[in-house]
Amino acid sequence: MDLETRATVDDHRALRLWLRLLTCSQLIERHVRSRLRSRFGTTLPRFDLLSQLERHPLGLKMNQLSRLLMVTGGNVTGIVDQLVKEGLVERVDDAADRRAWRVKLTRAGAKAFAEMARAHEEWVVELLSGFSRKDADALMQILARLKEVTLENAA
Amino acid sequence: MDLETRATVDDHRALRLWLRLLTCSQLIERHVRSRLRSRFGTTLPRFDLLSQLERHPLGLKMNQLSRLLMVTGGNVTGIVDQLVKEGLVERVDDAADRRAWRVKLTRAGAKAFAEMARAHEEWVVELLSGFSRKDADALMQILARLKEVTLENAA
DNA sequence: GGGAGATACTTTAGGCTTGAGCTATTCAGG
DNA sequence: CCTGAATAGCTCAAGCCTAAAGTATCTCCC
Repeated sequence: MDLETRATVDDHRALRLWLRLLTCSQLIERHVRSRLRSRFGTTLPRFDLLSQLERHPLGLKMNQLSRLLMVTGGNVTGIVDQLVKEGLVERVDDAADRRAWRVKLTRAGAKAFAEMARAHEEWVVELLSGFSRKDADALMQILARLKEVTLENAA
Repeated sequence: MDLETRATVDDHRALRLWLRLLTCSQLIERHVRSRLRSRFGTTLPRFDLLSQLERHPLGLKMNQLSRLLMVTGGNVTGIVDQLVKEGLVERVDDAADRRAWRVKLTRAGAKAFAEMARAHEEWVVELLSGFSRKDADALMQILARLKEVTLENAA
Protein backbone atom coordinates (compact mmCIF):
# COMPACT_ATOMS: atom_id res chain seq x y z
CA MET A 1 0.00 0.00 0.00
CA ASP A 2 1.55 3.28 -1.05
CA LEU A 3 1.44 6.49 0.91
CA GLU A 4 -1.34 8.10 -1.01
CA THR A 5 -3.60 5.12 -0.68
CA ARG A 6 -2.85 4.91 2.99
CA ALA A 7 -3.61 8.59 3.39
CA THR A 8 -6.99 8.04 1.80
CA VAL A 9 -7.73 5.13 4.07
CA ASP A 10 -6.77 7.18 7.11
CA ASP A 11 -8.95 10.00 5.92
CA HIS A 12 -11.93 7.74 5.67
CA ARG A 13 -11.06 6.46 9.10
CA ALA A 14 -11.36 9.93 10.58
CA LEU A 15 -14.62 10.49 8.80
CA ARG A 16 -16.12 7.22 9.92
CA LEU A 17 -14.97 7.87 13.44
CA TRP A 18 -16.77 11.18 13.48
CA LEU A 19 -19.94 9.69 12.05
CA ARG A 20 -19.98 6.94 14.64
CA LEU A 21 -19.35 9.38 17.44
CA LEU A 22 -22.24 11.47 16.22
CA THR A 23 -24.53 8.47 16.04
CA CYS A 24 -23.79 7.40 19.60
CA SER A 25 -24.21 10.90 20.88
CA GLN A 26 -27.53 11.31 19.09
CA LEU A 27 -28.87 7.99 20.33
CA ILE A 28 -28.34 8.97 23.95
CA GLU A 29 -29.45 12.54 23.38
CA ARG A 30 -32.73 11.56 21.77
CA HIS A 31 -33.49 9.19 24.60
CA VAL A 32 -32.86 11.84 27.24
CA ARG A 33 -34.76 14.54 25.35
CA SER A 34 -37.75 12.32 24.91
CA ARG A 35 -37.88 11.46 28.60
CA LEU A 36 -37.35 15.02 29.77
CA ARG A 37 -40.29 15.95 27.64
CA SER A 38 -42.64 13.15 28.63
CA ARG A 39 -41.82 13.08 32.34
CA PHE A 40 -41.11 16.69 33.14
CA GLY A 41 -42.47 18.65 30.21
CA THR A 42 -39.12 20.30 29.72
CA THR A 43 -36.24 20.27 27.29
CA LEU A 44 -32.55 19.39 27.30
CA PRO A 45 -31.30 22.96 26.89
CA ARG A 46 -33.34 24.12 29.88
CA PHE A 47 -32.09 21.19 31.92
CA ASP A 48 -28.49 21.92 30.94
CA LEU A 49 -28.85 25.53 31.92
CA LEU A 50 -30.29 24.66 35.34
CA SER A 51 -27.50 22.13 35.73
CA GLN A 52 -24.84 24.79 35.26
CA LEU A 53 -26.54 27.07 37.74
CA GLU A 54 -26.72 24.29 40.28
CA ARG A 55 -22.96 23.91 40.05
CA HIS A 56 -22.46 27.64 40.56
CA PRO A 57 -24.53 28.76 43.53
CA LEU A 58 -23.29 32.35 43.28
CA GLY A 59 -24.91 32.66 39.89
CA LEU A 60 -23.50 33.08 36.41
CA LYS A 61 -23.45 35.93 33.95
CA MET A 62 -25.15 35.45 30.61
CA ASN A 63 -21.90 35.17 28.72
CA GLN A 64 -20.53 32.66 31.18
CA LEU A 65 -23.61 30.53 30.59
CA SER A 66 -23.12 30.96 26.89
CA ARG A 67 -19.56 29.65 27.08
CA LEU A 68 -20.35 26.78 29.41
CA LEU A 69 -23.28 25.60 27.34
CA MET A 70 -21.39 26.16 24.09
CA VAL A 71 -24.24 28.11 22.53
CA THR A 72 -24.62 31.70 21.39
CA GLY A 73 -25.67 34.55 23.63
CA GLY A 74 -28.96 35.15 21.89
CA ASN A 75 -29.89 31.59 22.63
CA VAL A 76 -29.19 31.93 26.34
CA THR A 77 -31.35 35.05 26.47
CA GLY A 78 -34.33 33.08 25.20
CA ILE A 79 -33.91 30.14 27.53
CA VAL A 80 -33.34 32.30 30.59
CA ASP A 81 -36.43 34.33 29.68
CA GLN A 82 -38.47 31.13 29.72
CA LEU A 83 -37.03 29.88 32.99
CA VAL A 84 -37.63 33.24 34.64
CA LYS A 85 -41.24 33.11 33.49
CA GLU A 86 -41.51 29.63 34.98
CA GLY A 87 -40.03 30.88 38.24
CA LEU A 88 -37.07 28.51 38.25
CA VAL A 89 -34.42 31.13 37.76
CA GLU A 90 -33.92 34.82 38.58
CA ARG A 91 -31.89 37.65 37.11
CA VAL A 92 -30.05 39.69 39.73
CA ASP A 93 -28.26 42.94 38.97
CA ASP A 94 -24.50 42.56 38.98
CA ALA A 95 -23.10 45.06 41.45
CA ALA A 96 -19.80 45.37 39.65
CA ASP A 97 -21.00 45.77 36.07
CA ARG A 98 -24.20 47.50 35.15
CA ARG A 99 -24.27 45.81 31.73
CA ALA A 100 -24.41 42.37 33.26
CA TRP A 101 -26.89 40.12 35.05
CA ARG A 102 -26.18 37.43 37.52
CA VAL A 103 -28.49 34.51 36.86
CA LYS A 104 -29.35 32.27 39.82
CA LEU A 105 -31.53 29.31 40.65
CA THR A 106 -34.57 30.19 42.71
CA ARG A 107 -35.56 27.92 45.57
CA ALA A 108 -38.24 26.40 43.34
CA GLY A 109 -35.68 25.98 40.57
CA ALA A 110 -33.24 24.16 42.84
CA LYS A 111 -35.99 21.85 43.99
CA ALA A 112 -37.24 21.12 40.48
CA PHE A 113 -33.72 20.55 39.22
CA ALA A 114 -32.86 18.10 41.99
CA GLU A 115 -35.76 15.91 40.99
CA MET A 116 -34.95 16.03 37.31
CA ALA A 117 -31.26 15.40 37.89
CA ARG A 118 -31.99 12.24 39.83
CA ALA A 119 -34.19 10.92 37.04
CA HIS A 120 -31.73 12.01 34.37
CA GLU A 121 -28.93 10.10 35.99
CA GLU A 122 -31.12 7.03 36.25
CA TRP A 123 -31.93 7.17 32.55
CA VAL A 124 -28.30 7.43 31.55
CA VAL A 125 -27.21 4.66 33.88
CA GLU A 126 -29.98 2.47 32.55
CA LEU A 127 -29.13 3.29 28.96
CA LEU A 128 -25.48 2.42 29.50
CA SER A 129 -26.13 -0.66 31.57
CA GLY A 130 -24.26 -3.55 30.02
CA PHE A 131 -21.42 -1.27 28.96
CA SER A 132 -18.44 -2.62 30.86
CA ARG A 133 -16.58 -0.68 33.49
CA LYS A 134 -13.40 -1.36 31.57
CA ASP A 135 -14.79 0.06 28.33
CA ALA A 136 -16.21 3.04 30.15
CA ASP A 137 -12.86 3.91 31.69
CA ALA A 138 -11.06 3.47 28.39
CA LEU A 139 -13.64 5.61 26.62
CA MET A 140 -13.30 8.40 29.18
CA GLN A 141 -9.56 8.52 28.61
CA ILE A 142 -9.70 8.43 24.84
CA LEU A 143 -12.39 11.09 24.74
CA ALA A 144 -10.23 13.26 26.96
CA ARG A 145 -7.50 13.07 24.34
CA LEU A 146 -9.96 13.63 21.53
CA LYS A 147 -11.31 16.73 23.23
CA GLU A 148 -7.81 18.05 23.74
CA VAL A 149 -6.78 17.44 20.13
CA THR A 150 -9.97 18.91 18.76
CA LEU A 151 -9.76 22.05 20.87
CA GLU A 152 -6.17 22.48 19.75
CA ASN A 153 -6.95 22.06 16.05
CA ALA A 154 -10.12 24.12 16.07
CA ALA A 155 -8.34 27.20 17.34
CA MET B 1 -16.40 0.93 49.88
CA ASP B 2 -19.85 -0.60 50.27
CA LEU B 3 -22.19 -1.50 47.46
CA GLU B 4 -24.34 1.55 47.69
CA THR B 5 -21.43 3.92 47.58
CA ARG B 6 -19.97 2.06 44.66
CA ALA B 7 -23.26 2.21 42.85
CA THR B 8 -23.31 5.95 43.26
CA VAL B 9 -19.78 6.27 41.95
CA ASP B 10 -20.61 4.12 38.94
CA ASP B 11 -23.68 6.19 38.28
CA HIS B 12 -21.68 9.37 38.20
CA ARG B 13 -19.27 7.60 35.92
CA ALA B 14 -22.01 6.95 33.38
CA LEU B 15 -23.20 10.51 33.61
CA ARG B 16 -19.74 11.98 33.19
CA LEU B 17 -19.12 9.68 30.27
CA TRP B 18 -22.22 10.90 28.52
CA LEU B 19 -21.36 14.54 29.16
CA ARG B 20 -17.88 14.10 27.78
CA LEU B 21 -19.18 12.28 24.73
CA LEU B 22 -21.60 15.10 24.11
CA THR B 23 -18.88 17.71 24.45
CA CYS B 24 -16.61 15.99 21.93
CA SER B 25 -19.44 15.51 19.52
CA GLN B 26 -20.50 19.14 19.80
CA LEU B 27 -16.97 20.43 19.31
CA ILE B 28 -16.62 18.63 15.99
CA GLU B 29 -20.18 19.38 14.94
CA ARG B 30 -19.86 23.10 15.53
CA HIS B 31 -16.66 23.20 13.54
CA VAL B 32 -18.20 21.41 10.59
CA ARG B 33 -21.42 23.44 10.69
CA SER B 34 -19.54 26.68 10.75
CA ARG B 35 -17.42 25.73 7.75
CA LEU B 36 -20.34 24.37 5.76
CA ARG B 37 -21.99 27.69 6.29
CA SER B 38 -19.06 29.96 5.51
CA ARG B 39 -17.68 28.00 2.56
CA PHE B 40 -20.77 26.60 0.95
CA GLY B 41 -23.66 28.54 2.41
CA THR B 42 -25.34 25.34 3.47
CA THR B 43 -26.14 23.42 6.63
CA LEU B 44 -25.27 20.09 8.19
CA PRO B 45 -28.74 18.56 7.82
CA ARG B 46 -28.80 19.37 4.10
CA PHE B 47 -25.32 17.95 3.70
CA ASP B 48 -26.29 14.78 5.56
CA LEU B 49 -29.34 14.32 3.39
CA LEU B 50 -27.33 14.71 0.18
CA SER B 51 -24.80 12.31 1.61
CA GLN B 52 -27.41 9.60 2.07
CA LEU B 53 -28.69 10.11 -1.45
CA GLU B 54 -25.19 9.85 -2.82
CA ARG B 55 -24.87 6.44 -1.22
CA HIS B 56 -28.18 5.32 -2.72
CA PRO B 57 -28.20 6.16 -6.42
CA LEU B 58 -31.61 4.62 -6.95
CA GLY B 59 -33.12 7.17 -4.62
CA LEU B 60 -34.73 6.91 -1.21
CA LYS B 61 -38.25 7.28 0.02
CA MET B 62 -39.00 9.98 2.55
CA ASN B 63 -39.39 7.55 5.41
CA GLN B 64 -36.14 5.82 4.55
CA LEU B 65 -34.41 9.18 4.72
CA SER B 66 -36.14 9.84 8.00
CA ARG B 67 -34.80 6.61 9.50
CA LEU B 68 -31.29 7.01 8.13
CA LEU B 69 -30.98 10.57 9.33
CA MET B 70 -32.64 9.79 12.66
CA VAL B 71 -35.06 12.67 12.39
CA THR B 72 -38.84 12.90 12.07
CA GLY B 73 -40.67 12.75 8.78
CA GLY B 74 -41.93 16.30 8.96
CA ASN B 75 -38.38 17.47 9.20
CA VAL B 76 -37.35 15.57 6.08
CA THR B 77 -40.24 17.12 4.18
CA GLY B 78 -38.91 20.59 4.93
CA ILE B 79 -35.32 19.87 4.01
CA VAL B 80 -36.22 18.07 0.79
CA ASP B 81 -38.48 21.00 -0.15
CA GLN B 82 -35.51 23.32 0.17
CA LEU B 83 -33.15 21.11 -1.78
CA VAL B 84 -35.71 20.71 -4.56
CA LYS B 85 -36.04 24.49 -4.72
CA GLU B 86 -32.26 24.73 -4.99
CA GLY B 87 -32.24 22.13 -7.76
CA LEU B 88 -29.98 19.66 -5.97
CA VAL B 89 -32.59 16.99 -5.50
CA GLU B 90 -35.73 15.79 -7.26
CA ARG B 91 -38.87 13.97 -6.20
CA VAL B 92 -39.83 11.18 -8.56
CA ASP B 93 -43.12 9.33 -8.36
CA ASP B 94 -42.73 5.85 -6.97
CA ALA B 95 -44.18 3.48 -9.51
CA ALA B 96 -45.10 0.88 -6.92
CA ASP B 97 -46.72 3.12 -4.30
CA ARG B 98 -48.67 6.22 -5.13
CA ARG B 99 -48.31 7.56 -1.59
CA ALA B 100 -44.55 7.60 -1.82
CA TRP B 101 -41.83 9.62 -3.49
CA ARG B 102 -38.43 8.51 -4.55
CA VAL B 103 -35.95 11.27 -3.80
CA LYS B 104 -32.84 11.43 -5.97
CA LEU B 105 -29.81 13.61 -6.46
CA THR B 106 -29.94 15.69 -9.61
CA ARG B 107 -26.82 16.01 -11.71
CA ALA B 108 -26.22 19.42 -10.17
CA GLY B 109 -26.79 17.94 -6.73
CA ALA B 110 -24.25 15.18 -7.29
CA LYS B 111 -21.70 17.70 -8.48
CA ALA B 112 -22.27 20.08 -5.58
CA PHE B 113 -22.14 17.26 -3.08
CA ALA B 114 -18.87 15.87 -4.41
CA GLU B 115 -17.20 19.19 -3.83
CA MET B 116 -18.62 19.58 -0.36
CA ALA B 117 -17.78 16.02 0.62
CA ARG B 118 -14.15 16.51 -0.30
CA ALA B 119 -13.92 19.63 1.81
CA HIS B 120 -15.87 18.04 4.66
CA GLU B 121 -13.46 15.16 4.84
CA GLU B 122 -10.52 17.52 4.85
CA TRP B 123 -11.96 19.45 7.77
CA VAL B 124 -12.52 16.34 9.83
CA VAL B 125 -9.07 14.94 9.07
CA GLU B 126 -7.54 18.27 9.97
CA LEU B 127 -9.56 18.51 13.16
CA LEU B 128 -8.50 15.04 14.26
CA SER B 129 -4.90 15.39 13.21
CA GLY B 130 -2.73 14.54 16.17
CA PHE B 131 -5.19 11.92 17.35
CA SER B 132 -3.22 8.70 17.18
CA ARG B 133 -4.11 5.83 14.90
CA LYS B 134 -4.12 3.57 17.94
CA ASP B 135 -6.58 5.75 19.83
CA ALA B 136 -8.77 6.08 16.76
CA ASP B 137 -8.99 2.34 16.29
CA ALA B 138 -9.72 1.77 19.96
CA LEU B 139 -12.38 4.49 19.93
CA MET B 140 -14.07 2.95 16.90
CA GLN B 141 -14.35 -0.36 18.67
CA ILE B 142 -15.59 0.99 21.95
CA LEU B 143 -18.14 3.18 20.23
CA ALA B 144 -19.39 0.16 18.33
CA ARG B 145 -20.09 -1.51 21.65
CA LEU B 146 -21.64 1.63 23.07
CA LYS B 147 -23.94 1.90 20.10
CA GLU B 148 -24.97 -1.72 20.44
CA VAL B 149 -25.66 -1.43 24.18
CA THR B 150 -27.54 1.82 23.77
CA LEU B 151 -29.73 0.51 20.98
CA GLU B 152 -30.48 -2.53 23.09
CA ASN B 153 -31.39 -0.55 26.19
CA ALA B 154 -33.37 2.12 24.38
CA ALA B 155 -35.79 -0.36 22.90
C1' DG C 1 -64.84 -6.64 -2.91
C1' DG C 2 -64.98 -4.11 1.17
C1' DG C 3 -63.75 -2.33 5.56
C1' DA C 4 -60.18 -1.83 9.37
C1' DG C 5 -55.84 -0.72 10.29
C1' DA C 6 -51.24 0.32 8.78
C1' DT C 7 -48.27 3.24 6.10
C1' DA C 8 -46.37 7.50 3.36
C1' DC C 9 -46.32 11.95 3.53
C1' DT C 10 -47.63 16.86 4.80
C1' DT C 11 -49.03 20.49 7.86
C1' DT C 12 -48.94 23.10 12.05
C1' DA C 13 -47.54 25.05 16.42
C1' DG C 14 -43.92 25.64 19.36
C1' DG C 15 -39.15 25.44 20.92
C1' DC C 16 -33.97 25.58 19.87
C1' DT C 17 -30.08 27.68 17.48
C1' DT C 18 -27.41 30.67 14.77
C1' DG C 19 -25.27 34.95 12.88
C1' DA C 20 -25.78 39.68 12.21
C1' DG C 21 -26.80 43.96 13.86
C1' DC C 22 -28.25 46.95 17.78
C1' DT C 23 -27.72 49.64 22.53
C1' DA C 24 -25.52 50.43 26.78
C1' DT C 25 -21.58 50.16 29.60
C1' DT C 26 -16.75 49.56 30.67
C1' DC C 27 -11.93 50.10 29.92
C1' DA C 28 -7.39 51.74 28.29
C1' DG C 29 -4.54 55.44 26.36
C1' DG C 30 -3.66 59.90 25.30
C1' DC D 1 -11.30 63.74 31.24
C1' DC D 2 -12.49 61.77 26.60
C1' DT D 3 -12.72 58.97 23.02
C1' DG D 4 -12.31 54.60 20.56
C1' DA D 5 -12.35 49.75 21.21
C1' DA D 6 -13.96 45.94 23.66
C1' DT D 7 -17.60 43.76 26.24
C1' DA D 8 -22.56 42.42 28.10
C1' DG D 9 -26.64 41.74 26.64
C1' DC D 10 -30.84 41.93 23.44
C1' DT D 11 -33.55 41.54 19.02
C1' DC D 12 -34.50 39.65 14.62
C1' DA D 13 -34.90 36.58 10.61
C1' DA D 14 -34.16 32.19 9.05
C1' DG D 15 -33.51 27.40 9.51
C1' DC D 16 -33.76 22.93 12.22
C1' DC D 17 -36.50 19.77 14.89
C1' DT D 18 -40.35 17.59 17.29
C1' DA D 19 -44.99 15.78 18.36
C1' DA D 20 -49.55 15.67 16.99
C1' DA D 21 -53.09 15.78 13.79
C1' DG D 22 -54.71 15.37 9.01
C1' DT D 23 -55.07 13.23 4.05
C1' DA D 24 -54.30 9.75 0.76
C1' DT D 25 -53.15 5.19 -0.28
C1' DC D 26 -52.14 0.43 0.51
C1' DT D 27 -52.75 -4.25 2.62
C1' DC D 28 -54.75 -7.77 4.92
C1' DC D 29 -58.33 -10.59 5.90
C1' DC D 30 -63.00 -11.98 5.83
